[in-house]
Amino acid sequence: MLDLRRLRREEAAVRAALARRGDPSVDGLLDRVLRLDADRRAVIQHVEAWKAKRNEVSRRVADLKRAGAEAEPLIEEMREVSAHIEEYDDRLRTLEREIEDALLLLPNTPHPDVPAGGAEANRVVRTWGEPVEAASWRKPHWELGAELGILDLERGAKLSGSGFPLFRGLGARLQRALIAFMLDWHVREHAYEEVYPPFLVKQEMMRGTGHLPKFASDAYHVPSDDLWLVPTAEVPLTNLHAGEILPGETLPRRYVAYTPCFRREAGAAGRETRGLIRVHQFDKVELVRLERPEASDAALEELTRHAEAVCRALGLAYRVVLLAAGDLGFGNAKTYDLEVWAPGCERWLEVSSCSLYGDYQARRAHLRYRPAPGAKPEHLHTLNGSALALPRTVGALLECYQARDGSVEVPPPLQPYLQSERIRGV
RNA sequence: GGAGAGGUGGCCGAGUGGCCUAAGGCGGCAUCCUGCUAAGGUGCUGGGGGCCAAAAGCCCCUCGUGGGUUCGAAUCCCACCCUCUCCGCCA
Repeated sequence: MLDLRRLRREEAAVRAALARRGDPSVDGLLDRVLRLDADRRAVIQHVEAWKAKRNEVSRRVADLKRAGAEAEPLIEEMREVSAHIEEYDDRLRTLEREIEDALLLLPNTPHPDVPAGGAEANRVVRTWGEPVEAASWRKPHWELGAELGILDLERGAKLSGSGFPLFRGLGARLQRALIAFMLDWHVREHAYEEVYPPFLVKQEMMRGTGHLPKFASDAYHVPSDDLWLVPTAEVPLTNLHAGEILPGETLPRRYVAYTPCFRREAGAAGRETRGLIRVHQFDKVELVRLERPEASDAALEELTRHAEAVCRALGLAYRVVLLAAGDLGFGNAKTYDLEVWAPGCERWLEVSSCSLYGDYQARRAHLRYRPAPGAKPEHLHTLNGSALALPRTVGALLECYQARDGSVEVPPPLQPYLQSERIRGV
């Protein structure tokens, strides 16, 4: 959520920053917010003047009653005062709700580092590893997985519809192995605290991270209890300290969690979504950091390196892409995508998205810290990144490590978890 | 799911319509006393918002949340949330 006060004082700068996203609806929303805010402040002046009067007269009534004196004329006067308060309070409530509603629909301002333009302006900032050469004998992971008997998309679809993959045998075990490996890695190598959060969360939490209200149709909702299935562990992790004021000396906070992720992906079915590339349910290990504002730029670089480290450990060639303003997610100030090369389907697959939110989520979720003992609380900065999302990682692993005989070699770090060095057909 | 008890400031805890502008205590900060320490004295104490360029200052809101009654609500009424105890159900 944008800072209303900053918007008021630096309107031109905010407008210019948001314009880089190329979303034409933004200016109208800004106009509306500013107009409502002016109204709101005028109404506050009125209602508070009346409330001050009510407080003062109430005190006099109390004094008179205590002294056993007649207070009826004052009480009569107060009826009118109360009527004014009620009227202005109603208007204030309405205005505040309208401002909040509009503010929640405004995206974050892009970081100055972010290139102008749309997806075509995304910039590859570095690469690692030699992409495995495509060859005619290499199969895409959906064929390979089916032949090895470890991926059964048909039966997944029978149970739940398309986009609900089902893994069997070593395929199932591979999910568990990757989750355990990644969690252990980040805890041991990068000092993140492991968290196992709830998988259903309140609407308020979805709003805090920016998934609601605008993207309600992307998420699964359980109406009987008004809970939402997490689309990413970012939601519970970022909201872990919602409403709290953290002592500055306890920052940064680094959290890592595995959760399944549930996404409706409405309207996404099609060519680009075969196999494990875009599914409704998948597993992911997610990193979340709460940082002091002055440390957050560096934290994004570090967080991205932490996600990259997993690709390296698994021996997957990847590239790091800095997203342009027009391709940025709604709440993101700056994002690096990690894409691994999949030689079977001959594509770069996005396995991680590492983002800096600045104070955008912190304002929505009321995440604050105290810079020094006794100092005023301030909003902190939030970051998150996948490290990694499993399905595309699995796709790339299968495609990269497949042999001509149709078996798949297991990368060394996963062997102890998988209790196997090779996956063979049955 | 049923019955009961409860939710007050950083913490404990008093408070059944107006001297609550929330007692008292603990903790914390400042300061004084003090050879040092301990003990003690005095003062201060959270969050949000408005006026203001800002500060100072003044004002408003905040006793689980949201409504309501009333001239006036921590206090009365309604709904909801959470915690605890017992019962039921259950992996």
